[in-house]
Amino acid sequence: MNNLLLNHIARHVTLDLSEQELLFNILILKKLNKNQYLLKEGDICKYDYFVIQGGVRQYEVDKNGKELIIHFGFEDWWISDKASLWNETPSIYNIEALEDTSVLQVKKEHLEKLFSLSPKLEHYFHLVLQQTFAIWQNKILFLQKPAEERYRLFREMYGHIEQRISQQYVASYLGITRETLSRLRSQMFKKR
Amino acid sequence: MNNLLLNHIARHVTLDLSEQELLFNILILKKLNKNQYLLKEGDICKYDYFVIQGGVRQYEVDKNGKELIIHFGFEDWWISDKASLWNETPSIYNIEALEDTSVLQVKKEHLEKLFSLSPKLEHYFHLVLQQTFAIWQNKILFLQKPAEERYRLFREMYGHIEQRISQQYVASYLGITRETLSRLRSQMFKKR
DNA sequence: AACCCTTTTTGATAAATGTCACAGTTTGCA
DNA sequence: TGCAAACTGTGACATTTATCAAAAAGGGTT
Repeated sequence: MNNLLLNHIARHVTLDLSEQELLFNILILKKLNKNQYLLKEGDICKYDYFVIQGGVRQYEVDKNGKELIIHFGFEDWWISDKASLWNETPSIYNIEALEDTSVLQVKKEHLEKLFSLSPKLEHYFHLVLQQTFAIWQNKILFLQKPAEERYRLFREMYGHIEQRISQQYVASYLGITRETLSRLRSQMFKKR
Repeated sequence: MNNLLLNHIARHVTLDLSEQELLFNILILKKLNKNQYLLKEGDICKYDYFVIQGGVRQYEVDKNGKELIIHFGFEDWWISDKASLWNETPSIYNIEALEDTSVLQVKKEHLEKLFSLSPKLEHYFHLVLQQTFAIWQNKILFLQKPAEERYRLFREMYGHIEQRISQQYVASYLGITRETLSRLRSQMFKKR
């Protein structure tokens, strides 16, 4: 069950047994039902989460009450509100399970202690953040492109999980309305 | 001249003298004239840069030849294409000086060696990346808002340097045309 | 001051996307 | 199996923003 995380780590650094132990001592398995929350707007994010099964969406509710999804987290992803986690400020995000989901959770303070005990593990988290950063950087470019291209790019990146996400959530992630996505799709699939 | 960097570091970690020396041995001061490039599209980004004077813009050229600015870097900022730097892939970005600019440059390999020698310095870079990440995360939300609100938010964040950036670049950063920004401004300043 | 070059503003029009209302479709569950 | 609730599709229309063209305003240099 934790093999997913061990493999993920092994792709970046080689831990010795004592380090593995250090890490696994602070991990807690958490199970969520569909529509349960990992984080609610206004709370301070206290944990980093690694998704081992299922999926979540991370979204903001804007002042008109509209939900803007900024990120999905599926198997093999670390997810949290980094800004809230590291600065201990109230989060503007909600993180909600899209399906029944299992995550490994690790508390911020434990993570900090971990980093001071094992530079290699800090290195791992640093590498993961670099990767995550690159993905988010892409999303910025992506949002400046026309709707159809965004949807194409989305399918390139997330095609393998598209059917696990309802269309309205895909639309929200793309930054368009569900109507626009619906029209886009019927056009695209008519063409060929 | 390097005090800016020392202060920046001191806000995050406390280095001992040997670590300071390690770091300063691998820093190179680089001066750029206005319109010179730190990075060109297609090249692999080999350095991380810390701006000590002046400012740069980081932009993509899309397939229609339009420039999309995704980030500015002014004094006290680390800038580079992280994706290209860490994955050694060709960059899609250009980084160009907006004015005469001085940066401290550090080579990727030196940085990696540095991290293995000094966990504290890796910790510093990790913290900086966390901060940078939070800012970019904000930009994603920001791009989903209407043009006027984007401009307001921009002024909140970058008000102190707005007059150092030409309006067309501000518009490009906001993801709108210069005409739209111009109209936006005349409206906003008429109102009050 | 006169010139050139770049940037900004303005107007007319077009294109993309949003909004609202409602119909059709799917899904889960009693 | 059938019903209610949630999701998706479609049409008419509104709004936002882009595009193109040209005029006005700035800035730097001689």
